[in-house]
Amino acid sequence: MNSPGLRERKKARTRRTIQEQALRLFAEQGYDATTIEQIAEAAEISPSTIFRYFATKEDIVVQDDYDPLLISMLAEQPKDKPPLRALRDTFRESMAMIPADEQRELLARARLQLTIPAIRARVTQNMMDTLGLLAEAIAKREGRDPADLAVQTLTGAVVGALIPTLQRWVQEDGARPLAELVDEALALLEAGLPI
Amino acid sequence: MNSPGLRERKKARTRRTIQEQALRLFAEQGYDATTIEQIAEAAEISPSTIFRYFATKEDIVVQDDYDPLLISMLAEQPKDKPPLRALRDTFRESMAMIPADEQRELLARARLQLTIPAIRARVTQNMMDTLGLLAEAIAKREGRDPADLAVQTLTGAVVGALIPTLQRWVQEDGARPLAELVDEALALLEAGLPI
DNA sequence: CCATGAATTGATAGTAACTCTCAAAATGTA
DNA sequence: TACATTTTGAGAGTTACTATCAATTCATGG
Repeated sequence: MNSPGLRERKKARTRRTIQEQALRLFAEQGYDATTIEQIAEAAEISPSTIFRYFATKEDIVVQDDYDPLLISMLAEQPKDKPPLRALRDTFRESMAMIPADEQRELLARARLQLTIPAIRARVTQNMMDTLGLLAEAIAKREGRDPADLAVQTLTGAVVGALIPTLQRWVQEDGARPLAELVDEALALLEAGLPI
Repeated sequence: MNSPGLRERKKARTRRTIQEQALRLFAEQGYDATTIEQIAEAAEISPSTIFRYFATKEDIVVQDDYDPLLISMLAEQPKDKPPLRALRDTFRESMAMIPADEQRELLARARLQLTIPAIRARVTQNMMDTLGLLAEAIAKREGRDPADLAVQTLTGAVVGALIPTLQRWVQEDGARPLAELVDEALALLEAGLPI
């Protein structure tokens, strides 16, 4: 009764197919040169259907949803860790937990997100969502208000520090594991941003 | 010879008019409900011309260019200030320097940037540009490479910490001066994000 | 196994942002 | 005033995205 019926499975597969074909075409021909119609053709569905799965062309690339993983792992961190340390460990462990093939796809998507203006633009939304969720989680953990200045500044600084990290990861083409880069950056933040 | 000729002045005025009329219409009818054609009509120019001044409809709102001010003021900070302190002072002083009426317009634009998804999306570009410029300036100041991890993490954290600040400013509808909010957030960052 | 209802899809038409191109107009200069 | 250059407008075309409705596919009770 709880196992997904044919309908659910088919939907998940369709969604996956759209993303796969889209990413393939983007890599082959470039983002702008690839039309929704082409993606639809490659995925063997109608253009209308694509927009039922993804609100915009950009969303096909942006759709993250590592947030749930992040939040759940943050919840499991020992309560006596200082919050910045808890965040650092959460990010490192989460990134390390992603399987290799998924990491490759993540890298391809990250590259598009940093390269193609139209997609780069969409990232803000994601970042703000993540930021809000982290603030909420930290606030709960520390018994504070999510609107608390200290909480928001902390999470803002963490998310901000990770922007150059992502750039670096893409720039060196995934040479070093994302978990390592993330840990380095947040270690610096934890050390009070020494220069 | 160096003072702007008629051509330059006219261009600047046209650009200004487009922004003014657009912001007015956005406030009156909403962003999506306002078409480029309407803006063109209000500004008494052709739709084609609008796209010569702004690449996208969103850009009409996003166009910041407080960056030059920021960079020049950062350059004037005493060399013996620690970089984080220099950044904090730069941001506070820059924001405080903006005249009141311009601040009101800035607030209106910030509201659109946080409210309208299409515009919010565009903000990433701006943020990354600013981030790059700040990293460059700090690197030069400290005699380091702009690609240096410590430099990038520092500037990333600063920019990140300012995201919730901007949200707060809009939320309280400009009740407190932006300079004050910015200073509070960066003071926390300077203090090592205590919680 | 079939009939009925609900969810999903496809086809179509339409809107609006954005691009390209070329001729007309405005401006700077000799 | 004559000429070169820049700026603008007009028009046609592409594409992302929306809305609507009929056709199809799936779930379920008898």
